[in-house]
Amino acid sequence: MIEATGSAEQTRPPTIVDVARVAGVAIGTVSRYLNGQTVRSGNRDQIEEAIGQLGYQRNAFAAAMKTDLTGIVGFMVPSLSEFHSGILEHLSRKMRAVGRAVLCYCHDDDPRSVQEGLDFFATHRVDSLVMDGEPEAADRVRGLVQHGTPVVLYDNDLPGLAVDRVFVENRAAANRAVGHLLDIGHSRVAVLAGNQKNFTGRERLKGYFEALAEREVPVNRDYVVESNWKEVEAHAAMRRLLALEEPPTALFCCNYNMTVGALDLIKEYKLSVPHDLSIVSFDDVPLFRLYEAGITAVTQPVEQIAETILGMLLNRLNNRTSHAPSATVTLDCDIVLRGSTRRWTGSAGKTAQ
Amino acid sequence: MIEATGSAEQTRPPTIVDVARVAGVAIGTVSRYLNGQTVRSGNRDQIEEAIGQLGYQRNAFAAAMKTDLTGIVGFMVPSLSEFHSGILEHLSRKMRAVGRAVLCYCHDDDPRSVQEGLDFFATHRVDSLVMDGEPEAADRVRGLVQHGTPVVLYDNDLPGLAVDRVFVENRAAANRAVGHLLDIGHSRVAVLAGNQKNFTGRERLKGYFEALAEREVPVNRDYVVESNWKEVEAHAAMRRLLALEEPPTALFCCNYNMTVGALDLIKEYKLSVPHDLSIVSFDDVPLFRLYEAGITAVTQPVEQIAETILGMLLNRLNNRTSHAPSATVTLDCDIVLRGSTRRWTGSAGKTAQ
DNA sequence: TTGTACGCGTTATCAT
DNA sequence: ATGATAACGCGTACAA
Repeated sequence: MIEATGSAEQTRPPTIVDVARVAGVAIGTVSRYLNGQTVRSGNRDQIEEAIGQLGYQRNAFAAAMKTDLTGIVGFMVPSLSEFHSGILEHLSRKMRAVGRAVLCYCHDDDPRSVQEGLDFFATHRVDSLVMDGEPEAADRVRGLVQHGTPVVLYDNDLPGLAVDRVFVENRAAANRAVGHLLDIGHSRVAVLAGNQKNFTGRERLKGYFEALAEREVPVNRDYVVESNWKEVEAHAAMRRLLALEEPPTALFCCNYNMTVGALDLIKEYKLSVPHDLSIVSFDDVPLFRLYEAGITAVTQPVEQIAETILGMLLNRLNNRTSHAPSATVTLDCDIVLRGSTRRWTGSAGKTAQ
Repeated sequence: MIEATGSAEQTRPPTIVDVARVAGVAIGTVSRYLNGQTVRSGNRDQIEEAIGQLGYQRNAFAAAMKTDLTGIVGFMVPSLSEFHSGILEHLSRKMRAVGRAVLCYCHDDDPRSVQEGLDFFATHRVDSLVMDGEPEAADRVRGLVQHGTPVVLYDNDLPGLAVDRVFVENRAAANRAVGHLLDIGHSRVAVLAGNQKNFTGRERLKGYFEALAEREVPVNRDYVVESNWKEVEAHAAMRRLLALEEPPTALFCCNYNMTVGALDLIKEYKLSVPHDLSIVSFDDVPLFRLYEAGITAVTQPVEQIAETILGMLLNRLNNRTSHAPSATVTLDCDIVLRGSTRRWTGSAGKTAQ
């Protein structure tokens, strides 16, 4: 597996000084040319000739030392889940169009990694930051904000910071999802809730309680289980739910992973959706359309979230002086009705063994 | 939605000079302290005190100007598909552990974006590059290599470059997948092939032909359709396949998206998997385990790919002088047998209407 | 071990 | 519009 490299000795990249020398003009003139200012046409040609000949590429760091503008957007999330990777893809795409790129950091819910990530962003002078709100991040984010770095929080909140925010109507969407189950006759509706330390985890669960309260359906605490967003924990939780004396007839899963965990156990128990159990998922994926009769799901407006984030960032970046108050945008979610929910008539099918 | 900012005027971050002044020592001493060299213990305390008091954070760019080491890894892929986002997540995680971060660029198969992305990497002096091989990238990547930037290609090849590579045994895995279908009695096996401009697209299709040839099954050109990796094109292609006079009894889909497209039409036509059609997917996702009787799938060793990439990069980064010849690692894929494939006995069920 | 001074590649500020 | 030159923040010789 050997290849002849044949390459010339690796050479230090040419600098603006080299360009100026070859073009026979002053450094400042080259700099002005590079930054799109007017240059005498004769000089322009000389400079372009020199750049092409040398293969010159500007050193963005050296420029950043003066301008404090790196064109790099920090992006920090716990993991690249379906949802976050969708956001990242859209964000990356849109940033590309405005000459920026996204520096991606996954902290895996490890507090030390959160700190290290933000330190990395700070030392590398990202000129803006997009992140999923994380309590441990508060201090360091505050530091960035004070140095004038625009920050946008999305998905989870991180209260007490003067930054922009983009959320979805978690509570309203959850309310509608659970409300749908109640409205088609279910009274025994369980919820696989996300981690309650998270804003979204709490909001979605609030939506569940709201829907019950609005219809005066009593809360059964056995039906409320926190599964920490994870597939395996949801799987275990489902087993406990189905072992109840009165197992639920409907289920609301607060994210994609937990839906998968639930479906896994449902398959293991050979239960039928929606005959034995109706199910609604928060978060949608293409395969939910195809899974048996389809999984009813709440869809988050991923692209719109990314677009909103971009708008907020560019707004701050282009008006660095205007200390406009921070804004919060909250977007609606759709709920797509598919075959995983059916009217409950009381004529139960089989339940857990 | 107004918040009192109450923050002090945004201030330029403190520099090493400030630290030196407050600590009452020379700049050089602070620099040496920062880089872990020995400093008189008294001075060390003063410096640490000053750093804490000022909230000093090193400017990595200024340092990079001297060292040419930014700690940023360029990462370029066409899109953040299931596969690529998995790679990115693992890579990001592993890079975190060695104090680096990943700058993510999606080019959307747009040649100009490929160029711009590589230019961005070059101007920002990423000190290594990981990318899905892309023909349009050849020249610019060559430029990076000549300046001594370690590059690792994965997924698709980009021939003629002296760089490291990590691939999977696309051909062998496809061969086994199709071979399995043939071995359980199918002779009418169709393939939804990826774009043939791509290395993986060609290799996986070669595996298909190989499996046929090894068993002396004649090729039916009608059964070979290129669907450009996309769900919608796969959906349309499936419609044509099922309209054939002799529709296939088994199907090999060369990636996840095309499998979804195929399943979509299968659902639309109310066909049964595997009764009417056996199906194997290249690429696996959790829901494939749960879809009806399960989808038989080829799984790529995502974490192992990321680990190999990391190893290659660190190896180059830590031995910048040793001009070791470039290496290619090719990893095996597993094939997970699930319920979407069944022995073909000739007793056909219904086919397309 | 410490302090000084220079250089890294670029932008910005002057005169011109 | 251009050219010369002073920063920018840090690393690193070199002299002390």
